[in-house]
Amino acid sequence: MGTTQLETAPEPKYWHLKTVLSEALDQDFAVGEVLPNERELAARFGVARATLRQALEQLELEGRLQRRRGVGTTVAPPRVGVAVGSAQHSWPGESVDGWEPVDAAETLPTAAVLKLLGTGGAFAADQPVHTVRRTRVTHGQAVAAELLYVPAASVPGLPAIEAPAGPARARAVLRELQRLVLDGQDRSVELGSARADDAKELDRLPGAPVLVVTTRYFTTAGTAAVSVATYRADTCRLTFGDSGNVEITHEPRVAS
Amino acid sequence: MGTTQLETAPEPKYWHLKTVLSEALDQDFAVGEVLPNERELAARFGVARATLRQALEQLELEGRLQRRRGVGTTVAPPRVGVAVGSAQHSWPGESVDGWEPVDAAETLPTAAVLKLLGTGGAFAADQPVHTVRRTRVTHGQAVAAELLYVPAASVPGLPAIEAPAGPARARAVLRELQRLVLDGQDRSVELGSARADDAKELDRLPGAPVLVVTTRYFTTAGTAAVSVATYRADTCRLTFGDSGNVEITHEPRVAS
DNA sequence: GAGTGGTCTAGACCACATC
DNA sequence: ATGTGGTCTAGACCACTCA
Repeated sequence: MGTTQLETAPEPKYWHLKTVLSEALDQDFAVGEVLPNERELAARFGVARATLRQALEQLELEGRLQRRRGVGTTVAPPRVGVAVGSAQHSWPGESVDGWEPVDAAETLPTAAVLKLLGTGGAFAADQPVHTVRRTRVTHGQAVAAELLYVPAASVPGLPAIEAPAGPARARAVLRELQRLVLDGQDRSVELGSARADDAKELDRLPGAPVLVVTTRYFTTAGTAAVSVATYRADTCRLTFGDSGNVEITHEPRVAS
Repeated sequence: MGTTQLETAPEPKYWHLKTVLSEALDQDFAVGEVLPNERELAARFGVARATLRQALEQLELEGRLQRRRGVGTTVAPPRVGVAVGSAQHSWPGESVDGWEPVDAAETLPTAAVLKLLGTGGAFAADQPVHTVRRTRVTHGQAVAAELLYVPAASVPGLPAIEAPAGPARARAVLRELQRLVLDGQDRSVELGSARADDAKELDRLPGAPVLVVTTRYFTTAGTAAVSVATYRADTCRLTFGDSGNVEITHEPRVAS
C-alpha cells in the first residue's frame, strides 16, 4: 500500500529522451547548430550511448537532425517540399525541375522490372531495356536518384549504341521517349532503404530510409516506361498537386 | 606483400546479414511463416543479438517481416496498395473507401494546424476547430489513422454540441463539410513516426515508421479543412492515379 | 509459466572528416 | 593525431502473448 505508484507510465527511456531533446531543439537550438557529441549527451542524460542513439535515430528519421560520421550531429532545416507529379502528366525530362541525366545503359530486365512493365504485355524477358540514371538536385542538395527503364521496343528509333556512355546517352533516350504520345501515368509511394549505389548518390549510408516513387508511363500501346525514384526520406516532403510550397513546422501534431 | 587483401569489402555485418536473410526469405519461407526466434538466429549466424536485430529491423522497414512482441517474427505479405488521391478531388468521406469515422471534438488549433490552415487567413488562434478522428481499414487490417481539422467557421451550420461523442458526431461534421463546394486540394507525403495514440490505432508500437499524408481542402473562401493521415509504412504502398492495383514484388531492384 | 520480442547497459573497436 | 558518428558484443531485465 505504501507506494501508490500513480500510473508511472512505463514509457521507454529513449522515447522520453526523444521528447526532451525535441523540445530542447525547438527552444535552445538554431538550424545548423551542432549538438554536443553522443558520448557527452549520453552522460548528461545519464543513459547508455546506445539508448541516446535510439532517440537520435528517431529524430533523424523525422527530419529534425542530421548526423554525419566524423563531423557531428546538427539541427536539420525543415524538410524541403519537392514536387512529384503535377496535375499534367508528362514524360520524364520534359520539365526541367532539377533532374540531371547521369548515364544510360542497355540491360536485360529483372523479374521485378518486367512485372512493372506488365508481364503479360508485349515485353519479354529477353528483350533489352534502356536503363537511364538521373539525379535530382533541389536547393543545392541531392534529394533523389532515379532509374528509368525504357524497353528498347518503346523507342525503336534509337540506334543501338551511339552516344558515348554518360549524360549525353541518357539525354538521347529521354529525347526519343518524348516523341511518343503519353496516354496516362500511374504512381505509388512506399518506404524503402537506400541501396548502396543510391545511397552514394544521395550522400547517405546504405540502408538510409528513402521514399520510393514508382511511376509507370502509358501509351495506347501499353506501358512504355517505368521509373523508380528514391527520395531521401529525412530531408524531403513529397508534394502532389499544384500548390506545393506549404510551410510545415516541426511542432507536435495536436491530439484529439 | 603477403596478404593481398583483394578488396575485402568492409561491409557491415548487419548489412550482409540482411542480404542473406532476404534471400532466405525468398527461397525458403512462405508468407505468414514464423522465423526462428532472435536468440537462435543470432547464434546460428554467429553474431550478437543486437546485430541480428539491426538486420531484422531493416527488413521490417522494407515490409518483408512483421515482428510482434510475445509472438514472434513472421514473413509479411506483400504491401497492400492503398489509393490516396484519385483523379477527382473530393471531400473526405464522400467515397466509402474504407474510412471509418471514430469520434469528433472541438478544440483550439495548435500553431502547426494554424499554419496549415493558412496563418494569414480568416482563421485566428482563438477560433475553435472541429477535430474528427477516422481510421481506415483495408483487407481486414487497420492501415491508417487520420485527424481532420475543420475550422468552425467552415461549417457554420453545425450546432455547437449536438450528437453524443462518437462516430455519429464525426459523421455530422463530415456531412456538413460536404455541403460546401470543393475548389481544389493539395497533398504532401513524408516520413514520420507514430505518436502514441496513432500507434495504438494502428496496432504498432509508438515510434513505428509511418507515411504522413497531409491534405488541404480549398473552397473559394480559402482553406476549409486540413487532414493529417498516418499510414503504416511497413504494410502500405500509397497509390496515386486511377489504376492503383499494381503488383510489385520484393525482388531486388536492378542496378545499372 | 514459458517463450517471444523490446529495452538497456558498459564497454570495445572501426571508418571517416578535419586540422 | 584527434574527435566524431557507426558497428558490434555479451550480457541483463522487462512487457507481452498464449497455452
